[in-house]
Amino acid sequence: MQKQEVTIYDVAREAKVSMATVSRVVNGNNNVRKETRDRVLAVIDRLHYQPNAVAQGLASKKTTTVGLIVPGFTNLHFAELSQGIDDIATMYKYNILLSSVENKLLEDDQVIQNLLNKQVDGVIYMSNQMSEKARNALIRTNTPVVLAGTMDSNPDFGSVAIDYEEAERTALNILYQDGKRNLALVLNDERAYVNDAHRVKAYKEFIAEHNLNSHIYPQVKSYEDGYKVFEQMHEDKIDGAIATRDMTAAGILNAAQDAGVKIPEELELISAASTMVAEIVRPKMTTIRQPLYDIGAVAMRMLTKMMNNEEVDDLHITLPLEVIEANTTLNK
Amino acid sequence: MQKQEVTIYDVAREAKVSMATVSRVVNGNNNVRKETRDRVLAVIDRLHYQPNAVAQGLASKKTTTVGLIVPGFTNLHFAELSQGIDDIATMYKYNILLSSVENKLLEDDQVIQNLLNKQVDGVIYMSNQMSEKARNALIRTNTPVVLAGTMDSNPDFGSVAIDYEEAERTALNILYQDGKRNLALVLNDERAYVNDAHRVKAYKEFIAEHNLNSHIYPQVKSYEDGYKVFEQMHEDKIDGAIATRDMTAAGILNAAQDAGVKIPEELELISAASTMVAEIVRPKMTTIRQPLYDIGAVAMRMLTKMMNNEEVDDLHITLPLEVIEANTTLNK
DNA sequence: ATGAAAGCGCTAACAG
DNA sequence: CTGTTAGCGCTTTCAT
Repeated sequence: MQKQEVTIYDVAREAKVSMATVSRVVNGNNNVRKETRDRVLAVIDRLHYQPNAVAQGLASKKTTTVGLIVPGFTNLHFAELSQGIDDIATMYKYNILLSSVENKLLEDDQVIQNLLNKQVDGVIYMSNQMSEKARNALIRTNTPVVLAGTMDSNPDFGSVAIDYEEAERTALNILYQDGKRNLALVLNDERAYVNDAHRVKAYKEFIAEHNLNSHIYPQVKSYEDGYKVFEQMHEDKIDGAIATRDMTAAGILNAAQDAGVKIPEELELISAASTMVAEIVRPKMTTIRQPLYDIGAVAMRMLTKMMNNEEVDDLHITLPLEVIEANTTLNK
Repeated sequence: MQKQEVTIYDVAREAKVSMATVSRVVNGNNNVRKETRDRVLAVIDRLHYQPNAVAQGLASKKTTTVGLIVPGFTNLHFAELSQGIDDIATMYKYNILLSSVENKLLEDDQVIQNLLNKQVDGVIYMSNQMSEKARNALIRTNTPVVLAGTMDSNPDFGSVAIDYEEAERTALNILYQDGKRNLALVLNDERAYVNDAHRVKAYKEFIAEHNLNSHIYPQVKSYEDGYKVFEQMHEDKIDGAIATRDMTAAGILNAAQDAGVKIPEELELISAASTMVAEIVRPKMTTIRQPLYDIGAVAMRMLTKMMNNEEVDDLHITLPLEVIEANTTLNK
């Protein structure tokens, strides 16, 4: 950090007013005569004065900064979400302080405490399950929080997501109606990702209801994992599968084709989180699409309201999902 | 931002020392008797004291925050770079203030000015060409800057990248040695991306040297653009192409296959920026790989040195590139 | 409409 | 080794 060339004090002196007046001008306070305002503005312009946001933050107890907690960057899923968040944040002049919590030595409560120390005005959390400790720190400091991409009914936090149980049922129904009876659910990490837990719940209900055998493949996290898990799925005679991530679905798809399995005749595949990857693979992947950009944008918008102490009509928003039937299902 | 429950002052009173002493133990200053330190630490623990980073920033003129400027989030290319940056930043206890400059109403100088107002200790810039105005603001405030993924010899800024001209020549040589003579260069945006300009330079030199015809396809920015541009390439009888982005390369690849063109026999394809996408498509894409994670990590490491006023041996680092020959080239 | 003055919570000489 | 004393640059009552 460099020494600041020109401060509010310099402007005040040059414009022959008090620093309080300069502050008013800078903050758009109306209690300034137009004449005075213009004079101050001219000096600000001439001196290239720029307010020091850190000093503003200390004095006003507002930093116009929000903390964004993501599980990692390499996941396109979260890239789209971030885009929605960033666009709205920019619109409302908030900055984003970014933290990731994957493969890290840091626990989520350390990450959150750090954000809190930096005095963020609010937090968007789009990672996996939050620890009690982290949750308490957030509540104790009374910091507004919105969970993005997570179903949650906690009254302390806002949330924006789709209905993951409905997403699962929708996908299962497609497979079932195409005559598939050996249905698999390929998961990332059930314990870490709450959404996966919802999916499991809907899956188990469906399986029970239709008297089918349960085939859950956990801990399938990457393209390679997906590629590898296919072998087991093949042994298990799976004829319809739902994967919670595009990358793993792509891995299964390619492995199946390399093994000479006909898609979708012998194996139908549905990806539950859709990114560009679903469109690039051949055949194109059928997906239950979550509106990722919208989830991010709506979450950020909700957060701005909370930070501004505005009324939030609905703390828990469920966005509609979209079914995109492509060529890894029969499309009957 | 909530009112701070407990301040350094409270700790001082409870521990019966001055706030200066508390400050010392918080900052790990050795000039504190072990006994005193332990007593203060105990109080800090009991009161759950957490230092206010904003106040620290104002007083010390250091925010332990760096600005990261990216061109957008949906590009996997930059996601990997960010990962490298974030890992090192976390290691050195810096936070990342994120700004994107794509499709935005904001110019880069506004984005940078905003970051400067927030008193960031340094900036990592991994976007397209920087405006004069932005550059001057950075230099005037004496803020350390590292350009990530951009070849640059500006003595004011550090830079970490691969040699994009060499990358281009390497790719061209592969195609040429496979007997291809109608070589295309598919670009994102030559004017915006400096790297593309380097590629064009190397391409034109190669074309001239070998007496070939030049085929440059500019403004191909997305998967769809790539898919569409293939038609023109087909008319132009292109038999070897280099695309600067995986997504566009994937578009061309799929379009070609949909049109019944044999890959790689009738058309060889090389992607110049490699992400997971290159591995997912079939056939697998031959790529000239940039070590994205490393570029980010090395850039951030360099920045920490600059912020710490340490000697930086080499302000402009060129990382080695890697050729991954897969199945969109003949592999002779 | 404007100014004076008191902080915001912390760091950093300087003294001792 | 520890305390005292100024600020850092700005916002915000409270007067006027």
